[in-house]
Formats: sequence, structure tokens, C-alpha cells
Amino acid sequence: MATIQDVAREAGVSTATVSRVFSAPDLVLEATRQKVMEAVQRLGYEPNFAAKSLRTLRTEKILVTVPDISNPFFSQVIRGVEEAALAAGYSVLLGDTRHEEAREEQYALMFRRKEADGLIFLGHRLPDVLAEMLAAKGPRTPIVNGCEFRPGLAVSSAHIDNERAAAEVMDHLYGLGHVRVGVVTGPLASPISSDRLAGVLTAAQRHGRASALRIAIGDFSIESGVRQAGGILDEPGRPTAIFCFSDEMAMGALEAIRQRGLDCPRDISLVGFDDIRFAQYLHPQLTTVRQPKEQIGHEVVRLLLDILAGRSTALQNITLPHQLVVRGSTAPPPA
Amino acid sequence: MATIQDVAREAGVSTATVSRVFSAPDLVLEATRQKVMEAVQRLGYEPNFAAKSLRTLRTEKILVTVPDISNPFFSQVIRGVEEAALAAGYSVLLGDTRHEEAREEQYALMFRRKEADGLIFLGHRLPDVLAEMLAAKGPRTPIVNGCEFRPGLAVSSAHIDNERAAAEVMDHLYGLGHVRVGVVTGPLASPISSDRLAGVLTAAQRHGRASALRIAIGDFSIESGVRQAGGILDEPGRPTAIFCFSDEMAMGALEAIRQRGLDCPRDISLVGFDDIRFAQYLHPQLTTVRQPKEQIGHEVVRLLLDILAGRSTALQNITLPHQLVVRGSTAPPPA
DNA sequence: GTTATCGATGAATTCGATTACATTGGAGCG
DNA sequence: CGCTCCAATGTAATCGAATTCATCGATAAC
Repeated sequence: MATIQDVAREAGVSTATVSRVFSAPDLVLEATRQKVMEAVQRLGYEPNFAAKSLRTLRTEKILVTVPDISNPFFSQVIRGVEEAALAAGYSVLLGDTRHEEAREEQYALMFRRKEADGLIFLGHRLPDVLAEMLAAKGPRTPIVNGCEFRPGLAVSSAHIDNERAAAEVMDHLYGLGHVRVGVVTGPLASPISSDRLAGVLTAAQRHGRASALRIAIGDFSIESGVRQAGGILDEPGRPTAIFCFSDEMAMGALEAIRQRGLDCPRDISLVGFDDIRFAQYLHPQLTTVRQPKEQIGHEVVRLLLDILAGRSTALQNITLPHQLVVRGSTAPPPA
Repeated sequence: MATIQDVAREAGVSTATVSRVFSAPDLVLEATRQKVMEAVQRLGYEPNFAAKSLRTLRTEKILVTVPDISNPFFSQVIRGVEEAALAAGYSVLLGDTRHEEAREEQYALMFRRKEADGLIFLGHRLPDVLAEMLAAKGPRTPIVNGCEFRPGLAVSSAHIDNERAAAEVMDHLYGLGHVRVGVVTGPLASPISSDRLAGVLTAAQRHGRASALRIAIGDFSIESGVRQAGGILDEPGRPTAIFCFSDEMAMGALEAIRQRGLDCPRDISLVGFDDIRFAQYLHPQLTTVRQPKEQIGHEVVRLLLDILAGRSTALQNITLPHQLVVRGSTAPPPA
């Protein structure tokens, strides 16, 4: 591969001029620019990335860690991230942490080694390495969280109002006349789950139905939906509605409902969360909470770019709008 | 951030020794190693990636381009890639090309700029930039394809036998007694579609049913499944079975079947392709062809590492085993 | 006792681009 | 005509780590 020296020699100019042709073309005479570009063409020159990065201390990369890339919710968020990053001239380094702490730390080290200019993490755990960096540099550290807002966390973030969304779901169910409602949460360590659970409890109390709640803890997977919803359905005093904290768990719940010879929504109403692409193609179509997935991706990138450009000094925690999408899986309870 | 110079000064040794502590610890006296490691600890030193990369001309990164990251099939393959790459000390640079040629070229340029040691592309188009590189360096160019094998393409690849898999699907349907079969393909520019279509035609001819085929061209999306399967269902001489070249299109077909008041599998049998995680949670559970998605990911990485390590000189096109998974969406045609 | 050998370490070069600073030639001005 | 100023370009330092070659002391061999 040709280097900038080769191009300079070929074009009969200095390396400085060649460099300027790329980074500040208006400082170079048009005729010179032409000469250089011809040499570039002839040699098939591409600037070496490592050299540029070493000199400028920038990588033009954003590291994104995600608990599970095969989850359609996350992959939509990532799409948004990728789109916004590319538009700003950044590319995306992807890290699938598989919900494992060790991998989260591993990627955090990559970031500290300066393999990326910024880090976006979509999980709820802040790796120790990052916590140290944040403690040292404060809110100007280019680290941003998506989806999982927790007030104590010293990072900017973009997310929906999970508590309110969950309360709206419960209002919808109580409004239809349901009394006994089952809830399948995610792991309660994550704010995404605990906030939604708080919303569920608030709404239940407001409607005087707190004692009729059945809570089961899932892990956002389809299988845990089958298992946890199944458990709820098998208890005495079976609920007439189930609210799952993800659409995938709702898919599992639908299976559990069918396995027991029940019908959704006739016998059991079902609500999911996220509104993944598949939600509206289930049978019945799934009532769920739409998260602005790509927009979350755009926003976290914007927050990160603000930090990188030195435009922002204080933390920003952005709440994006969600929407309860009522479809065929919810109906009044059986008489 | 501390540099290697700082560490050397702090430990009272030269930078060469510090470097050796990391890359060839057995050349360094244990006592010296201790001293250096203490200095590293005290300063929180991490080697600068760009500097290392510039010197060694290696990035320890693999660039993976994928037509659509939000497609569960691809995200499973990527999981496999990520896992195998990480195990070998590489990290993954993700490029979502959104089926757009311009983005494919853009990522190809990134690769040429040496932002990654190797490239895995999961689409069917070989960007011009890559074709040039392959022409120049031959089969030792670290470029590998996943899923989309085409004999003329001068790259190694890992994929299933799409033609045979499609033929097996048709055998299954004809075996059940179906005569009129509808097929929803993907874009025929991709070998994945044309190979499968070839398998469909071969099997149909073998069974003497070629003239009873109905072919519609989709684009692998749910929506195109709804549309194309719907079109097939509305024609006179409606088929009793539909074979979609992706599970997502099959989901769409299921919707089209329901919209017409028909029942799957009583009126119409349905087969998908890929066996994405959701296939077995549809209602009815979807008969489909299981692709070894994570294994494809592992294999393409292995192929790439072989090239990078200089272990392989010739092209390798690896065919991995698929499996027809018969579930509830296929049954004999109505009497 | 002299010399070859080896293990441990340091000095200095190198990777390829960016950029602060220096230089050059010509235009503009009094 | 001489001076300033500016546009265009060149020179050379720099980024941080890896690595080649040199050095030094100690041991082994004869």
C-alpha cells in the first residue's frame, strides 16, 4: 500500500501538501490539488488509519455494548446508533456482552485503551473501569447510556419513562375491567424492570388492586415468558390478564396460554413491551408499549457527540416519548 | 493517560523493557517484571492502541458487513462471529449496509484503509474496491463471505446447500400430497434465492409438478411476505401450500392467510426458511429449514483467521449441514 | 587466564500521517 | 523602490509503542 511519502514524491510536492489536500483543500492551489489527486489515483493511496489516529488521538469510532444483539429490540436501537454515527463520520464497534460482567469489563478496557472515542452502553451495569474513568474526568467523559436510566449513575442517557408507561398499561387493563393481573418482570437489578414494576404497583394501588397482583420474575427471554406466565396461570385464582416486560416474554406467555387450552384475548388478555417488529404479526396482534427504538439510538449518539465536541458540560438525561399501542391481545375479562 | 515512557521512568527501566513485559515476558527478569507491573498499576497505564497498531500494522479487528442487522437470522450469525472473534483476540467492527451499495463500498474503503485486519461480508454483492484488492492479492486477501456462495466469486465462504434444502422442502410438501405450491423467493440477484429456486424447480420437475408452481419475488421482509403470499392466494387455482424463502416472509404469509379467512395448516400449509428463534413460537409453529447460524459465524471467522495466519493458500467453500424442521404449519392438503 | 556465549537491558530507529513553524515569491502600498 | 503582508508550500518535530542492534556483566569452555 502506498504511503503519503510515495504520493508526495509522485506528485512532486511535500507530504504536508498531500495531507492538506485531504484535510484542508482550500489551503492548496487548485492546480496542485489536481496533481496530488492524480498521484493518489495512480497509486491507489488511502491514508493509513493507525498513523492518523496516533497523531490526532482520535479513532472516529464509537464502541457500543449491548446485552444481547439477537434481541430485536436492541438491534433496532443499534440501527439507530449506526445510522446517526455514520452520518457524523463515526463508525460503530459492536460488543455483545451476553449479559456477562466479564465481557462488559473487557469492552470497557478496549475503550480505555482508546480503541474508540466514545462508549455507549445499553445494559444497566456500569463496569468498574468506566466508573473509575468517570470519577476521574467527570461528566465530560464520553460515556453514555441508552435505555437504562438510574438517577445515581453519573452518565448522560436517553430512555423512556418506564414507570409511567407501565402504569399506563395497568390503567388500560383495569379500564377493561380486569381485577387479577399477572406481571412477568425482567431481572430487578435493572432499572428498566424496577421502574416498570414501580409503575405497576402505583397503578395497582391507585385502583385498589394491589393485593390481586401476581408478580413473577423473568429474564426477558421467550423461554422465561413460557415458564413464568405458565406458573402464574397454574396458581389458584388465575389472573385474567398478564403484562410481560418484553414482547419476547409475551410471545412465550402466548404459548403458555395456548398450552393450557386457553384463548387470548377471550380468557386471558396479554400485554408486551417494546413493540418489536414482530409484535403486530403475532396472533392475536400484541398490545404493547412502543419504544422509539431508533430514536433512542439517535439520541445517545447525539449526547455522545456533544461531549466529544465539548459542547456539553453537564449530564443530560433525556426522556423520549413512548406510546401504548392497543391491539387484539387485550379485551375485557370473561364474564 | 500514562504512556510507556512514563512507566519506564517510574520503574527506572527503558521503554523497551516495558514493552517486553507485555509482549515477551520471559525475556525479562522476574524482579524487573515486578517493578514494571507496579509502575503500570500506579499509573494506570494501558498501551495506546493506535501506536501499537501503527508499528505492527495490525488492528486485531474484523469488519463484518451485514445487509440488515435487525434481521434475527443475521444477528444470530453475527453472534457466532463475535464469539469466535473474541476467542481469538479479535473484536468486531459492525457495518449495517441496509442493502445499499453505497454503504457497502463505504465499508470496503474502511477495510482498505486498514481499519480492520479482515473483512466478512454477509451480503451477496462484492464491492468494487474489494474486487480490486482480490484481483491484486488473490486468495490470500483476508476477505470471506458468509451465507451467499457463488462459484465465480473469488472468496472463501461458509454456507449451507441452499439448493438441496429447498428441494427437501418441496419433497416434504409433495410427500404430503400437495400439488399446487406457491413460492415466495427473495431478490433473485442473490445466490441464496437463485440456488433455492433452482432446488424448487428441480424437485417440482422430478415430481412432475413444475407447471403447478406459482412463483412470486419478495425481499425477505415480513411486509413482502404479506404482499406476495397474498397475491398468490388471490389468483385462480390457489395453491394448497406456500414456501417462503425466509421465516419473516412466512410470518407475513401467515398474516395473509388469516386475512383471507383461511387456516394454516388446514387450508394452506406453510414453510419458512432459517429457523429464527421466533419460528417455533408462532401459531401454528412454523415448519422451516434450520440453518446453523452461529456455526456459520464460527466458520467464517475460522476461514478468515486461517488466511490471516498464512495457514491457507487456496479458496475454501464450506458447506454446513442444514435440517428440515417439520412443525405444525404443514399438513396434507384439504380433501 | 583469555575468549566465546548468553541473558538481560538500553539506545535509537521505525511505522505513516498531522501540524507548528519556517520559507518563498509576489501583490499591494506609500 | 523598498517594505509589509499573505498565500502557497516545505521542513521537521511529533504522536506512542515495537523492535533491531548494541552493550554489559557474568558464566562457561578451553
